[in-house]
Amino acid sequence: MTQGEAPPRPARSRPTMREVAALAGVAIKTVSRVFNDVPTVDPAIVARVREAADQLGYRPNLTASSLRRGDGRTATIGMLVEDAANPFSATLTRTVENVARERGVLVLVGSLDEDPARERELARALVDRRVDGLVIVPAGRDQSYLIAEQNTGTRMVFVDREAGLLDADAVVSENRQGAIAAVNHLLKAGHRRIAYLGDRTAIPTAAQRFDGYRHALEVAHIAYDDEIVRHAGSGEDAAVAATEQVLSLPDPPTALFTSQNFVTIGAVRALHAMGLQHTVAHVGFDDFPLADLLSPGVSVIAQDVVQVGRTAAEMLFRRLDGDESPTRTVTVPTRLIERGSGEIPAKGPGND
Amino acid sequence: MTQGEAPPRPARSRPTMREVAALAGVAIKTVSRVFNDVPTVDPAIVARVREAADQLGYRPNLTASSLRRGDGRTATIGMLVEDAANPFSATLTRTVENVARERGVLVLVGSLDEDPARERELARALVDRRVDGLVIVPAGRDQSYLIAEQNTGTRMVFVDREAGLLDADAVVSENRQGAIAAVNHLLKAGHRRIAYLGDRTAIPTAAQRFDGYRHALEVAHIAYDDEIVRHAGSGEDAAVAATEQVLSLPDPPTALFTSQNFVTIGAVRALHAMGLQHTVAHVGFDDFPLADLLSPGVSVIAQDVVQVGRTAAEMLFRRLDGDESPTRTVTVPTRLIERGSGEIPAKGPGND
DNA sequence: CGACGCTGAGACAACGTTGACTGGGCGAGA
DNA sequence: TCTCGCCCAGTCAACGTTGTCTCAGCGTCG
Repeated sequence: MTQGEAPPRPARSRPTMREVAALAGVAIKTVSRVFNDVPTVDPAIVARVREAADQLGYRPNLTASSLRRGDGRTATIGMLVEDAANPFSATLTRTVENVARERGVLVLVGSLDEDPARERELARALVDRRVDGLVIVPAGRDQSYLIAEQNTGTRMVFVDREAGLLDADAVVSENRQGAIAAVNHLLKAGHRRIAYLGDRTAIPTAAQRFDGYRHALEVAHIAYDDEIVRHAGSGEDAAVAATEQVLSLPDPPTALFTSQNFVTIGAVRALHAMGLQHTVAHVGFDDFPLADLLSPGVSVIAQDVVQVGRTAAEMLFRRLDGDESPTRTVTVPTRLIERGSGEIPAKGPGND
Repeated sequence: MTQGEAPPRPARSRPTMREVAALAGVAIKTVSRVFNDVPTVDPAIVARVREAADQLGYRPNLTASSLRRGDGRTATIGMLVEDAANPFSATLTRTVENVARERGVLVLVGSLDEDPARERELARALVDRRVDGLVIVPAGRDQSYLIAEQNTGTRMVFVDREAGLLDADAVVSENRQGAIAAVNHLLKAGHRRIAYLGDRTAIPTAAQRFDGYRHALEVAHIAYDDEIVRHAGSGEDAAVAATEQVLSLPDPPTALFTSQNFVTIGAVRALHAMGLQHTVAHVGFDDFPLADLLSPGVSVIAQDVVQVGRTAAEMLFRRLDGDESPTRTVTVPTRLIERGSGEIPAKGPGND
């Protein structure tokens, strides 16, 4: 901890166009024109104004500008994700930021922690700041509270999950199909007893993935057994416990399908702790960093997060550019990545 | 891809206080008072105003409010990080968001990608939106361009690296000491030939960690050998290549110190690819998820990112609350986490 | 019973900017 | 040479809100 020097905080108030105008000897409006690159201003005056502005350290006030301006645009969008710190949300945020950046638009970020009340609260906070649009990974199942905002011109795109009770654009991953692909992959390796470990079914994506799991079993004529099905919630610890329980059953599964990032990691942890990582097959939904470096590598159904984020951002900006076509839900495909854990056969050579 | 229904976009403009006032039969100022919880308003009138507001779907316009208001606060702060998608930045963002949230403040996020030009550009974009304060992980070494903003009342705290040519608060990790601890740990396991793999020394934290490495060797009376020192840049691929080169030398190191997240992961990848992960000792700077699940687990010098972020946010808000004390740099301690890779002894039993 | 103070709501201007309009000066055409 | 029109800078008001001031009404106290 080092000490700094004097505290010279004049707290001088920020210069305005008025002061720049006075120093340059022109009208305020002329300064405005210069900063808006209006071409009909005499180059000599432009130079004089810019010099005055630099000298004063003038920076235009975008909030005042957007207030007066016809379109009322703030060049800011809002982004509500589950948790800014988790890799999925972080990648999504960065992707949206990239698209926004090309248009000089900044991104306000908020984390919802799967709390619908917080979703409403933060959405309102964003609306109160008059963001031009919203990108939302919804926590709740009812977004009707946004109808009024939609009607007054706030554009919005939902990501990962569709909006409930609201007609809005959405970009989602192929959850059901992805889950089916995961289970089929395990079936192909000879497994007949495949456990499902997932998030609470209150979360739409979890419900869809669970649905895919059941469907794939049904098609394969395998009876559903809720002994080996756990909806543990998204905590890693809960997933560890659920995995250990399921694997300790008298008739344990020979394969696991985990339907969410943290659940997958929890399951991997449990498998390693029990020394079963090379015995029990495992496919997870959602890729994660270093999955390939573990031993065995963890096979996953990977979502194309970048594609999801980019699509959502592009849809939003198309709306902001005046697109009035009917709302759409775009589904982004998932992809199976084989890394070893999902290819462990049902019975080891020489085993029962 | 499903089709939505009709496109009912009246694009009706948003209701204002004026309309609420008209509907409630009161003056605009009274509506203002109601929404600012001024206690001297008749409860009956409050009810009438709130009802009118709800009926119209009125939401206060914070940009107009902050324009007129005395303090000019926007209840928004700006956060500039290296890359919103990387775990360090993401955790930092989330932590700052948490502190801001308690005060009803929202966070604008921007990624700099280690580009000083982009830093200036984004900092200006934030200032133009009149954020109340800035939290910056600087990309460049010269922040003097912010002096004007500082003088006009924009508060700022630097994170991970101190500001250059600017007197400002900062929160940094114990980079040099951490590096020394890492090297000492390897020395204790008997290693005398310890490679350094790090980011470009243009990045201050990398320079400090490198400095710690050299210092620790010097104290141990080990000659510095730049054959086993690589400043690879932060790309994972570059780190893989550098690691492979160093380990392919005629006289290869018996231990690695990697001074940054991605470099560490690249080195792990290379060690695994060469089958040396149980032979060559390795300590990385900066923790990463799943480091404990690898085999061997990767020993690291962990930064307390949450502590760093929280401290920075709290310093910023203290400034915003009027703290005028001299600027400070707070150093947050790092911590060695032993997981196996750093404890591999210099010579395997029966070797050499 | 009158004056005074207090309570609570409204009128007005202003925050920093830009849209709409105005007006002066100059060149071109008659 | 005079007029018309154009070009460019300036004046004014307004965006949605709040700080300051005013004022009506009522209760209280002498």
